[in-house]
Order: sequence, then C-alpha cells, then structure tokens
Amino acid sequence: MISKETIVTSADKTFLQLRTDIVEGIIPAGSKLSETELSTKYAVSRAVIREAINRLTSCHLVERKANVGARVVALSPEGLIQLYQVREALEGMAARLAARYMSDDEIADMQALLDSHFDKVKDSHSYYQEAGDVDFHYRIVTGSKNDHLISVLIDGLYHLVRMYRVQLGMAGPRVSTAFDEHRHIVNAIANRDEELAEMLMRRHILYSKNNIEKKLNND
Amino acid sequence: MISKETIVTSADKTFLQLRTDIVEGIIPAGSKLSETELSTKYAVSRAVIREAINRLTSCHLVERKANVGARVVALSPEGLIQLYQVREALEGMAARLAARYMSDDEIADMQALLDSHFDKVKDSHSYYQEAGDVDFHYRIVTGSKNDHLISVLIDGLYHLVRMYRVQLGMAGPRVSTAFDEHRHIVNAIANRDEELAEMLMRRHILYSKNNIEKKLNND
DNA sequence: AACGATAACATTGTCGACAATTAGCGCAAG
DNA sequence: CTTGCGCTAATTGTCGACAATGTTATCGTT
Repeated sequence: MISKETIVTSADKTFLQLRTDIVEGIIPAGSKLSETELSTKYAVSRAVIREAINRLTSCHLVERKANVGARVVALSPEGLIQLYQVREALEGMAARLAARYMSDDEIADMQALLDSHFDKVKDSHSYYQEAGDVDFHYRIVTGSKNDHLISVLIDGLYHLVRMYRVQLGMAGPRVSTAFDEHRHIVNAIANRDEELAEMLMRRHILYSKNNIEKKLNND
Repeated sequence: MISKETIVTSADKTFLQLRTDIVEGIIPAGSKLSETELSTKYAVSRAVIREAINRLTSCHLVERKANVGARVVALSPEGLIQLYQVREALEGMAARLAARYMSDDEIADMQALLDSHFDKVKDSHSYYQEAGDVDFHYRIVTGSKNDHLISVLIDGLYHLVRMYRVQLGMAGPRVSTAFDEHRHIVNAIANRDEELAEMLMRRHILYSKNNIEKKLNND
C-alpha cells in the first residue's frame, strides 16, 4: 500500500499520475504508451517513465511486449467477469479474516462509518455514494491484517475496478440494497462469525457483478 | 505467466536468475541487495538490475525503500500463514472455475497425470514427489482460465511458497494423503461440481498449512 | 499489379555519468 | 559519558547517449 510519505521519488509521482490518467480514461484504454512521448509530456526522463510503466504492468493496468512497447489494457466483458471472480475469492477471505482479527475498536469505528453513511443515503435518496462503498471495502480488507490481500486488492484490483466503473459509466443505483448488505456483513464480523462474513461478502460481490453485467448488456 | 519465448531481454534473464537465487536461498532471506554489487556480479548494467529488482518487488520477493535500498523478504511464521490464507482463497476459486471451464480433454489429461503420479508414489513409497504436486496445482490454476488467478499464483505466490519450502526444509511426507486429496478434487471437477471442488481444494490447502505449521513448531 | 527484399526510420533496451539522498563517523558541547 | 551537529563516503535516483530490435516505405523483380 502506498501512503503519502512513500511518494518521494519522481518515479512515484509519475506512476501515480499515469495511473489516475489511465483509470480516469484521460489516456484511453487500449492505446499505446510511447516512452519518448510520455517523457516529454510529463517532463521526466525515459528511465522514470519506464519504471512507472513497469509498475503499471504489475498492476495489470498496462501490458508490455518486449521490443515492441506497452499498451493500456483493453476493457472487455470477460475481463470484468474475471476481475469479479478474483474479488469474490479475495474479499470473501478478507471478510473472514476481518471477523477473526479486527479489534473491537476497529469494528466499532466501522459501524459508526456505516451509520454516517446511512444518514447521507437517507437524505439524498438516489445519490450513489461511491466514496462510502470504497471506504467500507477498504476497512474490511485492511482489517484482514493480511499483507498479500491488502496489496493485491488495494494497490491492484481496486484500480482496475474503478477503471471499469469510470469508463463504462456505471455508478450504480443499487445504493440501498448494497447498504443493507454492508450492514449484514458488519454484523457478522461483530459477531465473530467468520463463515457468515465470508459468505455474505461473496454474495455481495456476486450481486454487484450481476448488476454490472445487466447494465453492460442493456447498452 | 512467462513462457520461454518471452525471455528475450537481458532484464528478463537477470530477473529469472535473481529470482531462483533468492528462492533457493543462494541470496539469503533478509539480506540487502546492492545494485552496484549485483551489476558487477551478474555482468549487466545497473539499469537492468533495477528493473529486475522492481519486478521482484511486485512478486513480494523483495521489499524496497526509496533512497535506501532493497532487501530480500524475511521469512516468518506469520508470513507463511498469510501466504496460505491467500492460497486457500485463490486456489479454492481456481478449483471452482476449473470445474466450470476446463474442457473434457483437459480433465482427462489431468486424470492421466494423476495416474502416472500414482504409479511413482506406489513404487518409491516415502519419496516426496514435489514435481507432481506442482504440476497438479498448475493444471487447476490454468484450468480456471482466469488471467488474474494465473498470474498472481504462478508468477507470484508459488515462488514464495517454494522459497518457504526450500529454506525451511519442508519436503513433506504427506504424500499418500495429499495424493488422495488430489484425486478427490479431480473427481469433483470431472463431475462439474463447483461447490465441492472449491471446498476440497480449500481443505487440501488448509491441511497442508497445518502440516507445515506442525513441522515449524517441532524444530 | 502484386509480391518480396532491402534500406531508412522509429521505438525500445542497455549503458555509464552525474545529481540527490541517506548512513556512518568524528568531534564538540552539555 | 551521552547527545547533537556536521562532514564525508557510499548508495540510490535521474538523465542523455548509444546499441539493438521492430516497423514501414521504397524499389526491383516476376
């Protein structure tokens, strides 16, 4: 995971900049990444561009072929499905481990977060609160205390998820139902019921996938 | 995943060399990786060493701090537990997807593989057949047809697993029991029973973890 | 006109040098 | 004796140039 203190080198900044530009679609999906071009555009040497691209490659945001170049990944229905398959496995396990390892204080904090989220949802009814959703999943993942889960999800998959959300323009509705699911998951964690926590999280992600697929087919 | 055709650049070779040297313990766990030192040792420029180290960082085989340097990861009981937690989630899902997506031919091949493995185990009784075990898990993972699962496991976690196996000197016994578990998993996949396949794979990995933990405590 | 070889171009891979940052050491002050 | 400051040495970060590879356009042949 990358905190603000770790952003020190020029390569760090360029990596983050490039990543948001790709996720937000400023650099289109599937487009070629020319090293020389980017180095002039971002005003850094080719070496730092190369390092940034290599890091993006390990996030699966770009693909690179030797002696040919790097391209931003292409978004596809199959890619989305595969992404959610992995999310289901990993976040399910994260919920299980969160039920095992989160401290009572952390759980209380998460419940408070959910309450404040509820107030916002209650007021502006149809407004999709992405930040709240993201916050919730972050807490579960970090609550697992598992470094692999944390890095794979937070440094890797979540950015891809966001890329799909932004570029295929899916900002739910599914607010109130998703909120109830969050509530149930937190309750299971508070009860230290690992089995149920994992099961509910997997269902939650499955529903989310089905919802997105439905939207994909209707367009 | 890296096939033989993709090993073309000097950085590729150096990366692979460094990786095996780390996994096999030739470069000790926890030791510092000096760029200049390695560049003379492997007879390449510092740039390719840096690229190799960066790739190893995304495999979680080394950790890097800005302006300080890179160290080989330290092996710890907690690290091993976390590793197997992720394996359980990912390989469980891989088995589920293998039951869904593997072709009948692929399944038949895997059954044949298991038969040949059985013959070898039957003859030399106490011999731990790591290659067979690795082969089996590879087939399941690739059978999932999920690029994320494939790359995270085969390019990443498996090398860490092997590093623990080699350096903590755990070459099972657990041959015959593990073999039976493999057989059951393949049967579930052949029956297209996703639920059972996932469950059996998760149990299989849990048992394996418990077995290793037991050996760790006895030393 | 179509195809293949070849040469010119553009892009990536590799290298050595310089700049920036950190770690270690010695010295002085409290 | 301990602590804090500053300097030196070593390591990492960044850069521009050169080498190797891939791509494209041109030209000649069939």
